[in-house]
Amino acid sequence: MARPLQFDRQQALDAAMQVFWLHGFCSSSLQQLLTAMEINRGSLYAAFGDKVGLFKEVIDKYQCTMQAVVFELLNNEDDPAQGIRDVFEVTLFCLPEDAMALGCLLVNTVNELSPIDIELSNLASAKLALVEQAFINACARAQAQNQMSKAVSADDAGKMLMNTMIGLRVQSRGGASEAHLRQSITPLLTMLMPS
Amino acid sequence: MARPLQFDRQQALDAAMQVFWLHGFCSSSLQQLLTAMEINRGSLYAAFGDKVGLFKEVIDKYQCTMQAVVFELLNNEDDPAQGIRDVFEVTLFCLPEDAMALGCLLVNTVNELSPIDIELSNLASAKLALVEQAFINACARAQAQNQMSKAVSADDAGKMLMNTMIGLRVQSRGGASEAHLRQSITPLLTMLMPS
DNA sequence: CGAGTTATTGACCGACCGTTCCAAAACATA
DNA sequence: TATGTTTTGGAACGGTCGGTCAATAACTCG
Repeated sequence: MARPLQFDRQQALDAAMQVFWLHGFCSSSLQQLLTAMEINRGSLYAAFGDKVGLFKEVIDKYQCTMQAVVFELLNNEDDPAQGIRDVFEVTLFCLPEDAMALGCLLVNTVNELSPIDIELSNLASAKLALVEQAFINACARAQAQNQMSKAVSADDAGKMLMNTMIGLRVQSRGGASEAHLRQSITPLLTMLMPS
Repeated sequence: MARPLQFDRQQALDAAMQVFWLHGFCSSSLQQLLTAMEINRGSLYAAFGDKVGLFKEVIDKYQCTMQAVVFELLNNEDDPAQGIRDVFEVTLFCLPEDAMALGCLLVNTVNELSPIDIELSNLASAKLALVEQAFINACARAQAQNQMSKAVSADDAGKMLMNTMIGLRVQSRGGASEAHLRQSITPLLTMLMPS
């Protein structure tokens, strides 16, 4: 009944994600976003409301694509310990890819916006909390299967792994090499889950 | 021989540090900086060159004040293991203070500028590398005194602690509670250095 | 084909960005 | 007190920011 959208919404969101991922929210200008998305101002405001609206949708999309992989690995029922190792291994393995060297969009967002925009920051924090819970659940299963030392509670172990993962992503954004990052995490994994 | 400076340089740098710490480099506007420093544009450009020059001096000042505490604790010769524990303990203890809830200025800087300003990012990275080395040295001493398991090399242990500390600071900026953070790190410390 | 609806386009808005510049002010020295 | 030097204060610069708006284009349906 009217003129149809002339661009692919998901494709545009992907392009916007790259810009936000690289520069952060504040430092991503409308002009950069429009160029990357290959649309123009009016279309963006008609489709996403404003810059914040676009960002929120990007965050959601990030969860559905990037985070989904993590959840799948951490939900490994047969070998939960291996699931945990895999999450770190995949992160290291994918480092040479451009996207991975940009760190985690959610971590970056929390770090950038926590003191200035509570709403956006909380949006990202909430999604990160889900990952932490997935770590904790995986630890509980690993302990139940005697794959993980019970000297530490599953709750503590999961939080520790989450903290380690955050450090890993921040350091990777900072340009750390794969070898360097591997040193930062393997000892912890072997201590916790002697293979 | 001429008109003397009408403001205290160190005091002005402290004020600028608070602004950069809170908002990051890009999102700190000249106006915010000038207001906080209680000087005006001309004075800032005469004294510091430009925004980047001011930031560099702030980073140096940060190292001389904030990081100095960390180095001192990590250089504990008599009880290196306690020195390591103290660094984490102090970080947690100081969390209620406003400044500590802003994370680490160097970590924030690397995370913000790594993909867009190599020079400033490297400036911060270099200073963080010194902390990592201090961790490694402390681990070597702790192992020599049989305070730390030798199952992991001092190099690996130090890098792991550094990674954990980075995660800790990022999560603290994100608003995590002291209790939450404590859970994220104590198991690692006790596994590494059974007290 | 004509009417109705929505998307696209690009000019335009006021506000703010970092930076420059210069006259006025405040000091040390003669 | 007069001179030289440096800081201070604030107006002004071009550029970019996020956001708005009205005219035009492209489609569906009657």
